[in-house]
Amino acid sequence: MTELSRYERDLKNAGLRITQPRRIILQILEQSGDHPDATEIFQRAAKMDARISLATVYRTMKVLEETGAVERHAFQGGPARFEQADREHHDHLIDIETGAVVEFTSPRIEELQRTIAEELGYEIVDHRLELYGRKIR
Amino acid sequence: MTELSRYERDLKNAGLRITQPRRIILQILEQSGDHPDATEIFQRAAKMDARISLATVYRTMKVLEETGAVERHAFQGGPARFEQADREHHDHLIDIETGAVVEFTSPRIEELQRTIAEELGYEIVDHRLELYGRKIR
DNA sequence: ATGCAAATGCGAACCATTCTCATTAAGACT
DNA sequence: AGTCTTAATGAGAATGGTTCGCATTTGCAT
Repeated sequence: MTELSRYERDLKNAGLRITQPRRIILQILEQSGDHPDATEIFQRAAKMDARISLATVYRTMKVLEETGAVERHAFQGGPARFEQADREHHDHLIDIETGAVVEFTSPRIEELQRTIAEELGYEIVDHRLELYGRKIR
Repeated sequence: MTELSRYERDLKNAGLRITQPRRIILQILEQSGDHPDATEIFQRAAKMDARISLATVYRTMKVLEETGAVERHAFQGGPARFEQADREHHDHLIDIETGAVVEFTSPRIEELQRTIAEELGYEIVDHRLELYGRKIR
């Protein structure tokens, strides 16, 4: 009777169980417009079900990363931050003063990356492009 | 009588002492063609002077980063890795199978980054471009 | 309804890094 | 060369993020 979200379907297809913690964490990710870290997800989850543990948040993030539902970003210094992965690819500009994350895309840069890797004899499996900047006022 | 290396001069100019541990670590960095992490530097240093501690390696790396002598890279997952900073700017392609680091530069990409940041109202303070790839055989 | 493997919660363990603090040693000034 | 001041060091404890181990719970196929 419950209609499954896209993510729940992915879990099912991967032969994984749709558990209460996963359901809640998934729901949080869907609602989050930001890039929360594990602790933040844990806190938000606790509001919906106090018995979820931080370890489960970490485990779930790993699982969701594997099913392709979320992307993990390890920005300078701090803890890993997560976001849904269903949207199209983009890179990040991190405001070094506020920590705010601005997303952007550049097909030209993507293109150049591929060319460069190829020249070096590599195929790109993943990449990270992060700009750390200060707002010009 | 002892001629100072470029780095030793930088330390002196910053009002810092040229200590035995620093001298040794600096020497190791000069000889290293790779991108060692703190533990690796510590091990190499131990061969020259067994009483150097890991804490000192970390402290020294921080100091050298501040004087601009080294660059710190936090590649996916693992510990921070270091390299001398006197050479011209370059980005990294990390071989996901071996961990090997290939360096490259792309003025076109640098250029595009600046343009993008500007369009978003930011000036770039720092940036990271890392390609993770697999060798094409 | 039942059984079993997968997932969870909890705390312990882990790893990279930083900190504390008593001790050592640069190097400035005799 | 000797002394003094204070930065730097060594050793280990502490910290922060993340993972693990294991007993218990819970999805879900039967």
